[in-house]
Amino acid sequence: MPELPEVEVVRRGLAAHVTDRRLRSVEVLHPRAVRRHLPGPVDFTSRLVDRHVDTVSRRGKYLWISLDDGEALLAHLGMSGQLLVQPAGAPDEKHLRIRFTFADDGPELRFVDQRTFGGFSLDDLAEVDGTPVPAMIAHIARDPMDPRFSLPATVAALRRKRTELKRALLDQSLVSGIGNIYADEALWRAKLHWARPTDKLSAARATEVLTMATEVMAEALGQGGTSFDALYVNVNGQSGYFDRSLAVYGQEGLPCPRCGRPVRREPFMNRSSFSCPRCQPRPRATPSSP
DNA sequence: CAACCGCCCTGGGTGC
DNA sequence: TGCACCCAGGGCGGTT
Repeated sequence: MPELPEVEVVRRGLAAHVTDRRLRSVEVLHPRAVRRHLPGPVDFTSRLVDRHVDTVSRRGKYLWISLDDGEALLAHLGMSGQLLVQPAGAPDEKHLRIRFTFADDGPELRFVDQRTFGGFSLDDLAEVDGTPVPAMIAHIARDPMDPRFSLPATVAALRRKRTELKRALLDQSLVSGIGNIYADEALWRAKLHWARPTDKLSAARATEVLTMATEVMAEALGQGGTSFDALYVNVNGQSGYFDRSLAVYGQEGLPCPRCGRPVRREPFMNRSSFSCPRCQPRPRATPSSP
């Protein structure tokens, strides 16, 4: 599941392979891949012909290609989305959803997505808090790797919320880029249970867990990202190595690397949370009780 | 307005 | 062997 480090790996690959090239044609092979582009697939493809790629940017799990005229090609990889740079004429991937070709006849850009949660849209860039971002994602908060990310402001905003800690970490309008994997790893490093109420968390604890999230994502980025189920790959189709470093995520029953107790798995928001029963004891009080 | 729930979607894996 | 079912899950629309 691509989270911030994996999307950043893809962003870097795109920056290296598509910057300063000119699109020739775009082929949408599955309409769901452009469902967020409300004017529809025909509008999407026609407006991209002959457009020049200026820069490739990212905020949280979103990435976008800035085009001429203040527009951007916005992408979200969802659960299983891949962006691959492939030689023109290479066999189509089974789940190829969009093909981008370039005027220089060089390698194509391909969006491959088995589960079709990801997708593209074309959007105007808008100035948000001094930074140009696609208007559709104006509500997405800065991520911890953004030079203008404010840790104290995020700590304060987190403590103003009345919810469970992990829900807050996954709230992309509070801090972006953190998904289920890195939330669980950050909580384990900070020795906090996912159900801890945010409004009762000390500023020091909140700072700690956000710092751990930043740290674990930086480490994952240094190893090329995490490949949990081989669906995530960089633009050359290669997997990262960080999955070998996961302490708790997907490690149910295996010993906690810190204390040796078996990692537990608990239902959380129709999915799973992994944690250490000794290092991360469940909070005694419910989140909203006085 | 903040918080939260359910849904979208596919196919690999599993159990009968 | 085949089939039914489960599971992964980020984001968003709708509801409380």
